[in-house]
Amino acid sequence: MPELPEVETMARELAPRVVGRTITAFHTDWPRAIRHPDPGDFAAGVAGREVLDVARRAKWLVLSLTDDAAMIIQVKMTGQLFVVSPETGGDRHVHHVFALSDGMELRIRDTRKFGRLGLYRRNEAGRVLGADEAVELFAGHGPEPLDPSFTLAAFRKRLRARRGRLKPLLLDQSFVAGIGNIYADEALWLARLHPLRRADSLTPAAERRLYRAIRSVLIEAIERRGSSIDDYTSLDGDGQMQHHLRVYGRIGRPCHRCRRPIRRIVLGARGTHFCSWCQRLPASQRGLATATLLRSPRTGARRD
DNA sequence: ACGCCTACCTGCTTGC
DNA sequence: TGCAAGCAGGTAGGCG
Repeated sequence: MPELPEVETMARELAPRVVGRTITAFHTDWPRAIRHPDPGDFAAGVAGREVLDVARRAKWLVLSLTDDAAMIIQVKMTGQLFVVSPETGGDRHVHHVFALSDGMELRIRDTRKFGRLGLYRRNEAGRVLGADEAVELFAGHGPEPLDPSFTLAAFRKRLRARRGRLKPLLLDQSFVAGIGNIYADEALWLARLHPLRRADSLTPAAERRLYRAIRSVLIEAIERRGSSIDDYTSLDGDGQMQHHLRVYGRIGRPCHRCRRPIRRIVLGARGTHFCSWCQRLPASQRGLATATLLRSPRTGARRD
């Protein structure tokens, strides 16, 4: 499940393999993944361009190419990157292949085909312009939680402007960019805050705990090269953060603080893991929690 | 602003 | 055993 730490790891490990190389050809067997422009223009647009830089914005990879071009790779749920020689065996889940001038191939493997590719332009400031070039591609994203400009004061201001619950809020990319289901749960546990807690109900001390928790869990996960759960792996192999998670995937196992079992609820169609002892809801908000959790599960056929 | 829904996908797990 | 529903979740878009 690539989130900020996983995509950051991919960017760091991809860079030394592709920067300075020119893309000589592109082939895909899943053109629906190409969001902009159309697949033929994408292939023609990347061919002949050199990779100048690899960066990350939110959970997106940004490859700066010559001629002010910017290629975007969204790995989403199951995207994996490999840089290998053309003789290396692949499988049916490799959908996109870039041939590189050093004879290697950048391959994108994506079991569930949720990943997206796009080719855009960069302006003078290095910002990526959207499809119509009137708005930046990342205009709708919130701040980068590890950027120096993301201060406690700035976080407080954003938090107090919201009335929703903490878990869905942390997953909202326009609130803070890059947090996904795993690190939202981990940050809330670290901050000792219930996932259903209202964002504007935090004490100043709790706001500071959450701010620090978000940053520390993301930093730790980057140091461990991400959580290799299900499909995620990076170019240098699996990350190690999955062995250090405090709540995610630990249903029924003891809380690292109080030894009581970790619980799982479903919130906004997302599995939510927490310690109901360490992460208590104020009495005034418990009615809200009950109403939410008792709401009937969704029905309706998922297949047609 | 907010919550909720659906769609996109495939492979693994679960239940009958 | 075999089949199929259920589930996993990042993101976009729609609705009320």
